[in-house]
Amino acid sequence: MSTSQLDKTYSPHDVENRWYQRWIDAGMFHASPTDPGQPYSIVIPPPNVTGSLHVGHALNNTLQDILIRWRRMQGRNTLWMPGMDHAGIATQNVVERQLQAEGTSREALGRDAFLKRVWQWKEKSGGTIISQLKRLGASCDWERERFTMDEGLSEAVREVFVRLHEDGLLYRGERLINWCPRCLTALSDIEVEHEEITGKLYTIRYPLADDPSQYLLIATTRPETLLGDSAVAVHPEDERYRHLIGKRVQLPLTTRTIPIVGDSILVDREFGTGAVKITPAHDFNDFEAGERQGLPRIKIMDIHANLHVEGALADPNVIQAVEGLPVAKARPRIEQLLTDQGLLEKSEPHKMALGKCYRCKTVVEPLLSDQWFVKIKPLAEPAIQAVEDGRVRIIPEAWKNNYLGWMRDIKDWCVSRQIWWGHQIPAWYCETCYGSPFLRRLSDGAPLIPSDASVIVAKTKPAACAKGHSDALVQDPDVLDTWFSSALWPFSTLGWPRQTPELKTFYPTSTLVTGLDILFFWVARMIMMGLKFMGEVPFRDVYIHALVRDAEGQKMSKSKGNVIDPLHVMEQYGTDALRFTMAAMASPGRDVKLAEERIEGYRNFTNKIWNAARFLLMHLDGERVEVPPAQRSFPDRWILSRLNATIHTVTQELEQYRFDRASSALYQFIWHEYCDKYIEMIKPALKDNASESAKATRHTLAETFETMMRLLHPFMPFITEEIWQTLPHEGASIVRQPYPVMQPDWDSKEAEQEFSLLEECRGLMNQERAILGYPAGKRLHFRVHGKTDQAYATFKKHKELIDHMENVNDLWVGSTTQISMPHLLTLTRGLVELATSMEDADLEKVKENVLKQIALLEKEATRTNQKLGNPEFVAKAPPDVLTEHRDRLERESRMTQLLQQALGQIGLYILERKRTQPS
RNA sequence: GGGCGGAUAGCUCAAUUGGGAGAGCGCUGCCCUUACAAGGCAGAGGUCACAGGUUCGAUCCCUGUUCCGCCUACCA
Repeated sequence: MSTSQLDKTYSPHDVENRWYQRWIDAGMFHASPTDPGQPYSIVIPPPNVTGSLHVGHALNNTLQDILIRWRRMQGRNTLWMPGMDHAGIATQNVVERQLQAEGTSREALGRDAFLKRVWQWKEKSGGTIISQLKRLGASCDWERERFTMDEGLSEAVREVFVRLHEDGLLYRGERLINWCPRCLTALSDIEVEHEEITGKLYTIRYPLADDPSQYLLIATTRPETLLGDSAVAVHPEDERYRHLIGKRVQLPLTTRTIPIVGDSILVDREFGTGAVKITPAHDFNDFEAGERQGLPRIKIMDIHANLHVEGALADPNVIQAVEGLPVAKARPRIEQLLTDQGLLEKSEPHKMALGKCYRCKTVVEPLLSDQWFVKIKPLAEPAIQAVEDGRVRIIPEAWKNNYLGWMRDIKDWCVSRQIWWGHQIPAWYCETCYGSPFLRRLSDGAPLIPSDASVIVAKTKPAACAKGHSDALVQDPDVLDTWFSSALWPFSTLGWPRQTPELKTFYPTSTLVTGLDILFFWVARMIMMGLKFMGEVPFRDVYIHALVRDAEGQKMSKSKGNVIDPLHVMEQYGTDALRFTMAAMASPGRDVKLAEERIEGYRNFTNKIWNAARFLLMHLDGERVEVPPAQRSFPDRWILSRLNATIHTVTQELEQYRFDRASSALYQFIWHEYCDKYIEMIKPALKDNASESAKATRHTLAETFETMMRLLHPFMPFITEEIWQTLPHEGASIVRQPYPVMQPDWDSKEAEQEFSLLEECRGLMNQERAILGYPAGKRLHFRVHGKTDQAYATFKKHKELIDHMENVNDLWVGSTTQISMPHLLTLTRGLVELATSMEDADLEKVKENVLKQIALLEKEATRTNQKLGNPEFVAKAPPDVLTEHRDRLERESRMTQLLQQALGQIGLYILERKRTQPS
């Protein structure tokens, strides 16, 4: 490719599409269990089939891709397994909304037709996120893409269900569960989000049945549930109420009386009045208390969370007032009725946590129903062990305790969902054994399976029940929680329950990259299931990255309008810029606050790289001669040494998942060392195209740039490939080139030391300019002295380089420290003393500046002196600190001395000028 | 209520184990110098949240306070 083909600015769009397609066509990302190399595998956190790429995905997948591309280049047998989950509730919601718009419903369609419809939707509109991940450059093995509802994965689900059941780790029973009255399904505990709100605490009078003039005061935040009360509890040792235990109260708004019971677990004597109502069918604590006390469960709500109170023996006027009403509407009416009857003692504001459905944010209700549960303790135990003993590492480690705490306190997992889209539970019930046909739900015809129907769990529909009845077997209408199948992801995607070569090679996977928000939902459950069914952890490392927030630290949400759309960003700034931003901001344990300006900054970085490549191509024409590293020019030796250090840093930081540090090392090196310094330094050598120095330099230039592209490739796959192809290289694509490793003979301590000396000199030059008020562009004539022979030699050797780099007019190099000539301002730093003429300066201003400097230095010197004068400091501080302080004092004194000298000269000079140039 | 994390330049964040705090972005000044104005050169800007303690020495360790996040919990 010739120079003219590289435009002045980098335009990512074509480059990205072109290369991604070529990588795919060449099968660059495909993994085979028979490939050589130590396996390295990652399973993608399966995005939701309804989802589209948001910044969280961009971060998550960028980090995975960096790891994968890096390991692939290192020669590992690398598999990144992609796919999606079927997102039961979310997907069903999407399709139901469509049906609603068409004036129909899933009930009208029936189950089979509805499922067909969902599959159609999935094929047509589902999984846009997959193409978006490709856009991001994700180097997944797309030939292996999986979906949780695939036949293979569904088989895994059935296998697991059956085996858990066989092992007594699955049971069906009537329990109080979290119910979403909008999605009309049970939710697991962790699918409920808690929100702090200020509600009201009502205090209600419950008159004693045998003496209505006396009453108990009961506090509640949900007065409407009193209709379902089956007792009132007090603490058995509470002096105030002990004598009442065994008596009854008249339940307000009903014709019922309910007992007063003693319950030391439920009742907190300190809270409220010390007496509490028990509503076993509508409150988790009360459910337990009801069990303990043998109380009836009185349901007063239906699946839509509408009140149905006939069964509660409510007063007719109460029934009339609230029957069929949702909670929110019923509550004020109950409040009014209680007030009317003089039973509402008071109501006051009260802070409380309200549970909401994590999918649709509807207030969840505790609902009594038959559900399937995974008995979790026996599964959690080994999963705790695995993290405790380090078979699974959680990174950053801070989250480990979070995980352990949750696992130790884990509750049984409700896995059944009352929806259609998902893995239908492989359980059958015999109506013949039951003695009568099961009732059918009116709305959709789903069988209502009685609690006591005997169950057959099997991978496929059994031919007959245990007693041989074959004609009336009814499958459980419920489906399994989506997370149930996600929990199997690391092995189901590799072919389990079949023992495939993939499973053998790539399980356990190497690393899982995920956000904190699904640590419990997903990570914990994968560990449990992996240990249970594979006998081995599903992954070695869990890297938990931060959540992405906006620049103000707010959670991004469509309603707030602060969403940064990664697709838009990629369009505007290029994918590489987005990826680099993600990597740079991935500091562990911290939320990522993303501002668009940052992305713009890294877009500029891509442009910088692009233009450096243009420079290269402009100067690469001509012979290239390889010289042993030790014999190369100073800039060459220096950049090789710095490149080596950068290779070391980047690799080491990646090993530790410090994407932020790795990217900042790359940024620093490429921009500030390679572009700002190295390229500038070699310009003179390249001037004469045919010179020996040009030939040698061209070799280093090409060699280092090519290496740099490989080093950067995992972070910025597109631009590095595009440029790499234009450089002298071997191989078809950078994707499978070896990742750079340190070259011992590239290290040059000596070149780096010389460079530091030159930097010190440059610093002094700037300081001179500042004190003398000379503009940065003014060409000055400097005199420099090295305080040691070596320093002197360095300056002597690099005189021309300094002239070139610092815009200096013929640097004069001396070997002594005697620069006390008139009209010169001399400064010092380290091994350098530097002087330049004050001739063109405004001397009064210079005097002012020098005085300022002296004041500053004296302040510092005093401090250093005090420290060194402290015998305890001298006695206790380590030797190197002491030396450092002594050096500092010497520097400060010498500089002060020089400035004072200058001050004297300035004084004389001012007088001199006044004499020669009378105003 | 409990647990965890954070508070450092205008903004976003670093600082590997206690020895005068760095970077990016932004800002200011000068420069279209043949790779790059999406750029170059230079520069300003910090009581390291507050109060104590340990130490020769604290941004770093300890205690407390304030503020901000997140997770978790059945106080009706």
